[in-house]
Amino acid sequence: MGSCLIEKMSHYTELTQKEENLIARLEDEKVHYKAGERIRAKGDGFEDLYVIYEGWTYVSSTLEDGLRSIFDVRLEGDFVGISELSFNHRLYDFHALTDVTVCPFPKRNLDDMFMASPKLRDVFFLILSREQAIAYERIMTLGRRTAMERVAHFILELSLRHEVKGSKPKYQFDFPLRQDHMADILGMSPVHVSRAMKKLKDNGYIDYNRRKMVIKQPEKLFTLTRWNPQFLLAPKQVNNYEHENVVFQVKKTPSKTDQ
Amino acid sequence: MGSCLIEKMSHYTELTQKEENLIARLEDEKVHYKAGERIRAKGDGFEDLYVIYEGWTYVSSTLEDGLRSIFDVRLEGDFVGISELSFNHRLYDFHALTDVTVCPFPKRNLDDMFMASPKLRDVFFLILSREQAIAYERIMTLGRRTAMERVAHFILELSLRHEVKGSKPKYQFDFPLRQDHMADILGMSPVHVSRAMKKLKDNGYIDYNRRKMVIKQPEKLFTLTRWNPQFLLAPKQVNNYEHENVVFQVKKTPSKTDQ
DNA sequence: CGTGCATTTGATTCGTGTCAATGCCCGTGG
DNA sequence: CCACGGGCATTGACACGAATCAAATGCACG
Repeated sequence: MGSCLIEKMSHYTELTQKEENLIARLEDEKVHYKAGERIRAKGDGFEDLYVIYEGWTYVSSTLEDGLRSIFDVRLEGDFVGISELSFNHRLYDFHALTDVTVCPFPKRNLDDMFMASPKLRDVFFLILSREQAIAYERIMTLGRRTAMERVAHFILELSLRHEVKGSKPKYQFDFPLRQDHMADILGMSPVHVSRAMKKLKDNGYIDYNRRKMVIKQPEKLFTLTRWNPQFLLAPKQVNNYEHENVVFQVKKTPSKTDQ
Repeated sequence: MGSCLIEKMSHYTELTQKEENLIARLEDEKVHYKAGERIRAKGDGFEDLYVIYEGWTYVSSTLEDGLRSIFDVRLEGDFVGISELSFNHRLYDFHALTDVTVCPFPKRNLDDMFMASPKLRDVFFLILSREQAIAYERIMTLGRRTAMERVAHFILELSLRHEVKGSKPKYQFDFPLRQDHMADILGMSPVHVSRAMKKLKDNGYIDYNRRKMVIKQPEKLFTLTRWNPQFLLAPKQVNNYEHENVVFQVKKTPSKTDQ
């Protein structure tokens, strides 16, 4: 009844009644946090996983002298904590970027679910793999792209990730990130983020105002980033299960016709 | 009988006879590659996973204009391809850095193994989680550390990862990486790698010669990188299974006494 | 209509990249 | 056994991108 988890899991694969029952046993619940709140801290005991129901969150860590790195933003339908499952303590900080609704669920029942449904187990595996693909893309960005390219690439990544349930990338979306967040994501200073964004605006690639992002020339942005996502956009499978997936995008309820 | 996989899996957890039988059914075999050879390419069909039996390898990708990023080195006992399991095609290039012996095994029998042994399933999950932890550390490095800190941090990471079966980090080890590899790992130019290494040598932190690395002052290196790995060194568990683990280090056959 | 936070802009500094020359190690063949 | 050649590594001179600092502007919100 209004299970957040069932709703969000169904973005990754079509669920049978039996699978819905299994997920229901995970016992998730909706919880709200205000923008800026820390939801969990590095070092905390690890009991709960999270799905994002609504809003923006991010996973980060800081060096001893306070320098922060944001490893990933997590949007509606994304999970937090899967990669920490094997450890007793949290490895990263977890923050609310906007006002959010998240759904914690205890890890203790996961094993039963995995045993009962290899398909759901594979979905968790897929989600983790996708997180890693995103991390490796970021490593490429940080290691080998210039400031403008970084910003451009990141905006494109978001546009692809943003529309969880839809079919096409969304070239127009809310963009609540402040420039100091962008800086910590892209490994640059806030003022340089400002300059890079200005350049993208001046060139007519994007439009950004009052937390609304519009990508006016996606193709040009792609060229700029020297990024060829073609193979990421091809339909994939979760092992042997019919499943529409891409790394940055997750399609809802794939139909048999679009393979 | 000489199964590479059983040997390497036993670095992650103690194996029962039953588990060894399950792993044996994966049907791995040893294959050799020469230094510099490409073992698999991005875009290839995905059939086989790999364990490294001996030697150094790396996982990488290149931008369209040829700029390369090395996402991770994979050493003896490390796996390659787990994070690509859910996809039909390989996401990254996979190269031999030195002469290597690797053990490919087909993915097709994995599902049976996971069903028969949740523990082995969890081990695969753990390995993937560990890969991600390493990736996130790299993001921190690339985003927020200076050149010297990057090099220092990477050398320390290797010293921790290197001794798979042993107990203590190894402050003296083979270091077959050329400086252009280091550059592509750490997001800098080869000549700047040279400068940074020289500084570390001049300061007496390390000794590096003829592909041998000696860390003379580990504590000072740690301070330099502003990196506090304390919690990484604490014993962990794979879910409910007794298991000695750390992110960068994997202990062989943990005894009941050292918890 | 002010107050405070975020963004923008400009001036300057600093770290790292680039290019080119030199040096070193090591394998090869005379 | 030594001379040659080819990779790498090192070094220096210089250029350039991005960080920093500080000031000014813009914007949201009470």
